[in-house]
Amino acid sequence: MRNPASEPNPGSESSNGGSASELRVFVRKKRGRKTIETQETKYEAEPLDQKLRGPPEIEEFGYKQVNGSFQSTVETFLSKPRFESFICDGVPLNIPTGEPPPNWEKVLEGIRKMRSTEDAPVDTMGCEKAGNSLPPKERRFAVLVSSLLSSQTKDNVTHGAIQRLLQNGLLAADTIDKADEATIKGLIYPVGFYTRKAANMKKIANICLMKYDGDIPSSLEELLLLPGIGPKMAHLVMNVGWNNVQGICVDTHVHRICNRLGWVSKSCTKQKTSTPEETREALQLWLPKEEWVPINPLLVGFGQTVCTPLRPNCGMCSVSDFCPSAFREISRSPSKSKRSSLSKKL
DNA sequence: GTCCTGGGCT
DNA sequence: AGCCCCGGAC
Repeated sequence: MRNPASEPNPGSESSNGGSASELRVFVRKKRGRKTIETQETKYEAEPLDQKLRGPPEIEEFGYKQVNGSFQSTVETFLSKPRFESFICDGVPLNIPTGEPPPNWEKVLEGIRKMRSTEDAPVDTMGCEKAGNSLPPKERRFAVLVSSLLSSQTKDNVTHGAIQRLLQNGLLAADTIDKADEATIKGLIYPVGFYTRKAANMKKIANICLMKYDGDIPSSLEELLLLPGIGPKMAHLVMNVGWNNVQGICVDTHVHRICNRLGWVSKSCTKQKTSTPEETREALQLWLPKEEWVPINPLLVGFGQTVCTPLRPNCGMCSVSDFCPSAFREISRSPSKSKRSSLSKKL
C-alpha cells in the first residue's frame, strides 16, 4: 500500500490499445539477460544511448512494455537481485536516497504506545546509567566496560557485575591493567561469555592506558580497534559515553524490525538488507537524527515482546496495518511441504 | 542433550 | 557466511 507497485493491476492500463499505452522504462540491471518476462508482462530490450550506460559491471537497457501491467512489474524487478534500479521517463521509481517510508511517524508512535504499556526485559540500556555518579573520564570508562559486558546478558546481571568491579576498584584502565585476569573473570561472572570478555577487558584497559591516558577513544574508528568492540557497541559508546551521535546503534532487533517494516533496503532495490551495518546506513538516510538514539531501546523492547524473531505477535501489534510483513509466517527452516510453492513466488 | 541467543571475528 | 563464546530454556 505504501508503494505504487504493491497492488497488482493486471493489464488495466496497458491493455487498452496498442501503441497508446506504450511505456518506455529503463532498467539498470546486472550483466546477464537482456529480456525480461514475467507471468503478466513482457519487456523487450533495446540498447540505450551511450551516456546512460552504467559502470562496467552494470548494463543498461531500455525496455518497451509489450503487454501486462507496468505497476506490478516494478515490484517484481526491484525484488530481483539482478536489477539495480528502475527508471521511467528519466524518473527513478525506487527510493535510493533517503525518502522516508510512508506512515513511519504513525508506526513509531504506535510502537511507543505499545512499549509504554508492556514491559520488556530491557527497559534501560545497561550502560546508560553505568556510573553516572562518577567523574567524566571514569564514567566513560564505565560506559565502555558496561557495553562490553551487556551483550547477551540480562541488564541486572550486567549491573551487578559493574557494581562488583566498582567495589573492588576495578572500573578504571590502570587498575584493570594491573589486575589478574582470573580476578576480573570472577567478578564479572555470570555475564555471558565472561572468559572472553575478561580477556578483552584486560586488553582494552591496556590500550586505553597506553594510548589514551586511561580514557576511552573518542572516535568511532578508534573504538572499533578495541577487541570485542564492533559497530553496534562503538555507536552505543559514542552515543552514551561521548554524547556524540555518529550513527544509529543497530542490533539484530533493529535490523530485523526495520526490514519487516520495509524501512530499509539494499540501495536501489527492494531487497532486504543483509547485515546490521547495511541496515544502519539505509536507516540513517531518512530517519531524523533526533530519533537515532531512542530508536534502539524502542525497537529492542518491541522486538522482545511483540515483533519477536520467530512467530511475531502480529495479532497484538497495533501497527500491523502499516507493516508489509504482518501475518506472514517467517520461519527459519521452511517445512518441506510448503517450500516448493513458496519459493516459486519470488 | 540440543537448540537458541547476540554480537564480534575470520 | 559460518564460527565462537556461556548459559539457559526446553
